[in-house]
Amino acid sequence: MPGRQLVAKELAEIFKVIAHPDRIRLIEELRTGEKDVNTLAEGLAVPGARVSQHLSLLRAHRLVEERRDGRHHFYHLIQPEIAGWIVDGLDFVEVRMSGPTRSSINQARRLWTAPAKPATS
Amino acid sequence: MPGRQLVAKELAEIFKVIAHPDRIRLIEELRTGEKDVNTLAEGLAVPGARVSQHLSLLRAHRLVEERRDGRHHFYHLIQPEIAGWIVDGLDFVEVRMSGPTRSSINQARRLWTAPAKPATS
DNA sequence: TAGATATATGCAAGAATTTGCAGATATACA
DNA sequence: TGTATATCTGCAAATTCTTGCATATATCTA
Repeated sequence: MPGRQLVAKELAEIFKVIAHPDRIRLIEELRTGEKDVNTLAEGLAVPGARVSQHLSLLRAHRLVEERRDGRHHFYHLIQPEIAGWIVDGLDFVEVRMSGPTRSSINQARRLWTAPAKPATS
Repeated sequence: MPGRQLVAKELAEIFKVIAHPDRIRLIEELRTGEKDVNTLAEGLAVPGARVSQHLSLLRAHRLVEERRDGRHHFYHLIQPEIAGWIVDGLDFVEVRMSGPTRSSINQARRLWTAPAKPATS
């Protein structure tokens, strides 16, 4: 297979792994550091089993890594910069959205870009 | 639906649209300017009908726009910066690849990043 | 050891994608 | 008008994803 086709395939793979609302929110949750499965599940209001499955997919593709401490499994981004890169994709979402949604987008952009952990809006 | 969830959903949507090897190559082909369907199909060695379908998806999501001239349909990126953003994603592919593939990646990165149209490798 | 807590995994049903192929359109040209 | 070219659309089969639910595993605590 020609090189470019191969590379396009790998890239598509990564895009597919990220292309799920839960997984995107997971990655953004992990933006500022490690969290355990339960905390993530509560934060996203998604059943723990599902979070676990998403994490295992992300792990299989080496986007996150696990650290176990007792019965808690803490996950963290291997390359934290990925969170910012994903948020950058909003530039290509915004153009086709209505006003109200747009403001949500900018809010999310700020939240997912802030350095630490300001007010939760 | 809470704002962040909505935004994550929109982002996931865009990722899904991009997450296909053919579509990624199409976008990179259009990086330097408009091309017609037939040219694209030849360049990618993919049946024209399929290219047409991919383009119609990209069009539906407002990533490309069409210009007709006689029986030719020329497509171009609405936001050409998207091509570079996609290539940036290679940073998160590279880490998990073997040496040989890695060199293909860097080759593709250079090709898909070059300003004009140098030697085709 | 028994019971509770935290995660992971397997499976089946349903939904969405991908792909090839067969038409349908529209334009150009003889 | 008839034919070739360029592109699009519709359909069905194969494949892949998503999701809920049940169950397995590991750890902690009484």
